[in-house]
Amino acid sequence: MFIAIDDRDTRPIYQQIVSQVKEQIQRGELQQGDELLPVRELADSLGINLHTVRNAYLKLRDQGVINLRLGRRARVARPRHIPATATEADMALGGQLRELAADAFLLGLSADELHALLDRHLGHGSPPESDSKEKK
Amino acid sequence: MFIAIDDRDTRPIYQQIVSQVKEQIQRGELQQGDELLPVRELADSLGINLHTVRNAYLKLRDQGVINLRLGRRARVARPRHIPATATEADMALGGQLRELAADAFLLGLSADELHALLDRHLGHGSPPESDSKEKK
DNA sequence: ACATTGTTATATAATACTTATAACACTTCA
DNA sequence: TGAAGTGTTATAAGTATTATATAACAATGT
Repeated sequence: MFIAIDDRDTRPIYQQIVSQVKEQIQRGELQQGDELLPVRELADSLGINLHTVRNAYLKLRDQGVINLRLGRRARVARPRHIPATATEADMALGGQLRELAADAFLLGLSADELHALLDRHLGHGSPPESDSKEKK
Repeated sequence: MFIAIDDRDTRPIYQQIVSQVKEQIQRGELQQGDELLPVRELADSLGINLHTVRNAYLKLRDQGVINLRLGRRARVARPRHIPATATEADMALGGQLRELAADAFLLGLSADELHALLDRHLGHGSPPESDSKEKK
C-alpha cells in the first residue's frame, strides 16, 4: 500500500490520500478485507501528522470505502450498493461529470477522444458482470 | 448569464462560478466574444463580495477561458489550442479522469454504464470537427 | 500484562477563502 | 470634456479549512 504526496497537486494532503486509496482499490491492489497501514505508520512514512492521515481515513469511512473499529486496523469495506437507475448514479457523479465534460470541451476534445481517454483509466476496473448480459 | 450558489456544494464559491461559466460555454449559452457580467453586478446579484467574483474571473483567465482588460468587460476568449496527442490531453484531465474512474468503480458501475453517463453531459459539446476527417 | 491501534481532547499554527472599504486606471459614450 | 462603467490594486480583517503537536484513553490481539 504505497501512498505519495505530490506537492504540485493543489488538493489538501488528506484528499490525495483518499483518492489514492480509492484508485488502489480500483486497480485491485487493495481488496475487500485488506488492511490499510496504521495511521501512525503511514503518517511517519510520509512525514506528516497522525491526524492528517486519520482525517483521510474518516472521509473514506464516510464514503463507505473502509471500515474503522477501535483497536483494529482499518480494512477495505465490502463493495457498496449498486445504484439502480442511471439517474441515481448521476446523483453521485454528476458534478464530476459536468466538470469533466466542460473542461474536455474547452480543450477542444471530441466526445470520442474523451471516451478513449476515459478508457485509459478503466483498465482493470470494470465490475465482474461483463460476461454477456446477465439479468439481475 | 445565470449563476447560482449551491450551499450543499462543498466547493468554495469562486470555484462554483468557474465551473458554471465553463458549463455555459460548453452548452453554447456563452460564446466566443460574449460579455460576462461585471464583477460588481454579479457579486451584488449573488449577495457576495466583489473580490470573490474577481477571484473566479482570474482563475478563468489563467485557464485561458476568458479575456480581461482594464475598463472593458470580461469576454469569452477564443477556443484554446487543441492538444495534439492523447498523452498531452491526459496531462490536463488525468487527475479528474483517475478520480472519476475510481469513484465509478466503487459505485459498481461498469465501463459501459459510465460511458453512457458521460454522454449525458456531452449533449451539444462536441467540437465542429465531426463531419469526417478534415485536414487543418 | 503488553504492545498495537483507533479514538478523543486541547491547543496552536498556517493557509485558503470571504468580506469590507477605498482609491486608481482605462474605456466608452454622451 | 466630463461622467459613468469597469477592471485593478491596496489594505485590513474575519472565518473556515487544513495541518501540526502532545497527551491520554479505549479496544484488540498476543
